[in-house]
Amino acid sequence: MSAIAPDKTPRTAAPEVRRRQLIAATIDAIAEDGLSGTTLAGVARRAGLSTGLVNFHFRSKDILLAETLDHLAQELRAAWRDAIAAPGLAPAQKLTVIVDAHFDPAIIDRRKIAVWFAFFGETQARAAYRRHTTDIDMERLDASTALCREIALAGGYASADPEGIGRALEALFDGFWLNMLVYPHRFSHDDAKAQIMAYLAGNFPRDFG
Amino acid sequence: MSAIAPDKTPRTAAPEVRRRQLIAATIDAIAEDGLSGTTLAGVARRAGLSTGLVNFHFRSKDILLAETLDHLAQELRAAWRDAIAAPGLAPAQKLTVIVDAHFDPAIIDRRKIAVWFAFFGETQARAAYRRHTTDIDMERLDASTALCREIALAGGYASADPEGIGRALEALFDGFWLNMLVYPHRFSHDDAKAQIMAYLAGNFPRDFG
Amino acid sequence: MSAIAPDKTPRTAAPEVRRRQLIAATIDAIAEDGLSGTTLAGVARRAGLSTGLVNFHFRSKDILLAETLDHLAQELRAAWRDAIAAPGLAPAQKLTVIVDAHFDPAIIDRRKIAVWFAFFGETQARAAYRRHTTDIDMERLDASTALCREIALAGGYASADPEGIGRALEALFDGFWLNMLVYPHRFSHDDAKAQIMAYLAGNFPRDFG
Amino acid sequence: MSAIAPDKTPRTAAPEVRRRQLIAATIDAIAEDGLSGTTLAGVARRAGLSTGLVNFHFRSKDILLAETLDHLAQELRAAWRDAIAAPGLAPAQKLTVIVDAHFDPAIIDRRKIAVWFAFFGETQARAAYRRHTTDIDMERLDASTALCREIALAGGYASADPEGIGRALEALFDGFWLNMLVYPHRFSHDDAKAQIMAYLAGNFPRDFG
DNA sequence: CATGAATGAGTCTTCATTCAT
DNA sequence: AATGAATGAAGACTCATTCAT
Repeated sequence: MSAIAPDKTPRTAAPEVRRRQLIAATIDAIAEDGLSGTTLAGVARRAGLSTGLVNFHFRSKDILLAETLDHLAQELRAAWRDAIAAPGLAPAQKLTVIVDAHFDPAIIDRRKIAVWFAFFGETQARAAYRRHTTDIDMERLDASTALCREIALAGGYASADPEGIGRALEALFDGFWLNMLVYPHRFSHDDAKAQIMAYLAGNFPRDFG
Repeated sequence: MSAIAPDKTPRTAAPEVRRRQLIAATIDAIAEDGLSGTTLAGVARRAGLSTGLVNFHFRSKDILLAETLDHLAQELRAAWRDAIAAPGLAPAQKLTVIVDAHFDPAIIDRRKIAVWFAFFGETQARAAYRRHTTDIDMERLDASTALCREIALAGGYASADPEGIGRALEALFDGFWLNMLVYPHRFSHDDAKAQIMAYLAGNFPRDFG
Repeated sequence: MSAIAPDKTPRTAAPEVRRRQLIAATIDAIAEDGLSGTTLAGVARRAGLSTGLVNFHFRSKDILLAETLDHLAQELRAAWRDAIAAPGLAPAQKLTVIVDAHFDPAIIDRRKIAVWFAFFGETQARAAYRRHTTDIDMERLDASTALCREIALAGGYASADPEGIGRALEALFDGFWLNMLVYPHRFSHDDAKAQIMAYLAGNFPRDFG
Repeated sequence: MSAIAPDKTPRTAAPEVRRRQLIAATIDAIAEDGLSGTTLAGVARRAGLSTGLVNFHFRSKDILLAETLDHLAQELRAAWRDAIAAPGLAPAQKLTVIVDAHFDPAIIDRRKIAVWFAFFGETQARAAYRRHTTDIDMERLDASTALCREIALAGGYASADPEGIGRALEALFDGFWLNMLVYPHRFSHDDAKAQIMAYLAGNFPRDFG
């Protein structure tokens, strides 16, 4: 549990501060107790606040959860989009920084992966959760696929299948995340990155040494 | 001897029949309502039985859920183990039938994938769930890795990394499952299989034509 | 408070029995605590049952309240309709038994009047309550008016205003109820009846001696 | 909803101004949301003020409600007492202006009637509410009765029952109010007045032409 | 074996009231 | 005087579990 220091904070704070604090506490709660084990009381306790305050800042538990998911989605999206926006990157380098972003311990740790899969697990039942991730997932799939297409064209990989490679990358991202979550002793950030880069090297040997 | 005419569905049934019936209903319930939305009343309704009966055949909800997960795990395990047990299969062929088993619509459909991920989502919080999958996952990881090692040795792929390939296969299995679940229009059983086979062909070109 | 004996009742009872029991307890609760002071816990306590059972037999508090109001409305409606259905009654006699029914202590006591006015007080805010009374009130208004018209015609009261008299009767019913509720020492069942009969005698002297 | 303009009012105001403003907002709130649906937040919103301010000017919600009821009671009392205080009125004329006051749209509208009945509905449960109305109701009942007595004596109506007529008048006031509230399309201010005057004419034909 | 009414603990939510600013 | 964030108690509702029939 990563504590959210309630110490020096004044009794009352700006709503935006409280909202961030409560979302952070929600991530902790889901990671530790699971989605079905997460209660507003647990969130409030972790944030060092009263239960009533959660409903004051988020109108309902559902909204709190949706905004928590949204927060994670936006954070991840910003990470890889910022990375590929750096000037002077070749397509293969852009693909590389996308991979890096998804396995950078500073951006994504087991706690957050746990939250992602908590939501994935309920995704079918609660359409509301899908809204927050579909666009972002599709954006990344399309971006990866486009980069593969560029690389294939520029590098003369006549038989390459950029669409298939794009989909396989998505699967590798999610699949390594899951295995890092469930079997952390066998699956590490670095190994995941290495295997994905090896996969890309297999497809585009002249671009991924 | 009682001469009471039996309905076609007898009011009482063998315990084992009821257990299977209730596990099937539980899978439906989880797939439709999510794990947190699954209630014993919902399971009973889907099974066409009374609520009290669930607790009669399974001592608690937790036990019902654990046995449901166990059922899925055993079913999947049996599928690929039976497949590779066929006589006269070369290592590459064994790896191929493992892949086939994981993307055979008769064995694994979206409903079951939904259940798998429902449990994955709670995996951190409920150690009980892990017990039922860890052994089975590790068994498959070890089997795949061993097969890769065999292929690498026999085929003279000096630079191959069987352990890494084994882990990547796990990730591809889980990752394609998740994407087939969430984005069924973009990810299909057949494409998943094709991409994984392409990945293997990239690593072992002389064994996976 | 009229106790609902929980004594000899078996642990489990037919739903219809429990529903009646809970509606009776609800009437007591509203009469004693007011509508806003009525809680499911209070109803359950008065019925000698657990709180969960209320939601088991009535899906929500709103439904319980609506069915309670409906019960009172149907009871009152049945009382006066049964009374005027007796064979061989002249119109003036029918009007008389309608008045009697509304001030018969066996049918309407202060406890029930309290419940009526509890609902009237919320009538504007909760349209749901109106549905349960409008038809019944209008039916009575129309019946009274029709009887006045008959009497006026048959008795040759040329200047009588049956519609106005009908509305005044409605007002007298409700107004005496309210005053019997709030000022029981000044307003009694019998006096209310007497004043209403005097009002009718003033309008139709030859029919109401 | 009758808006309480928060526009040009300065940020701070005399306590008495705020109190009147909050009572007006309370009347709106009760009329629209019912007594149980009335919250301090709703009152504050309607007054265009902050929630904390309500508790600042009225020490508790109960006090606010009691003072709101008191305000209505005093207003109505003042209306009819001022009316009969006009010089040179005969008893029958005084009774007439009392009736007029109770059905003058400028004094009593559906919004206020809704509030009256909201309180009546809770009257049994909350003795506090009774205090504010009992004296006023009894004062009016006694005044009406005394006037009837005067008329009966002066007019030689030997068989008249002033006490009964007084009680019937109370019932007609309250009963017509209720029906005007619930069935505004069938019951109007003017008709109510007309029927009550007809009732008085029936009892005192020589005084109420 | 089977039923379904009954229980009661747990949770979300609302809201009067407080209080630092 | 005024604000609005914060608190915490209270209540509706859900649901796993029990149990008499």
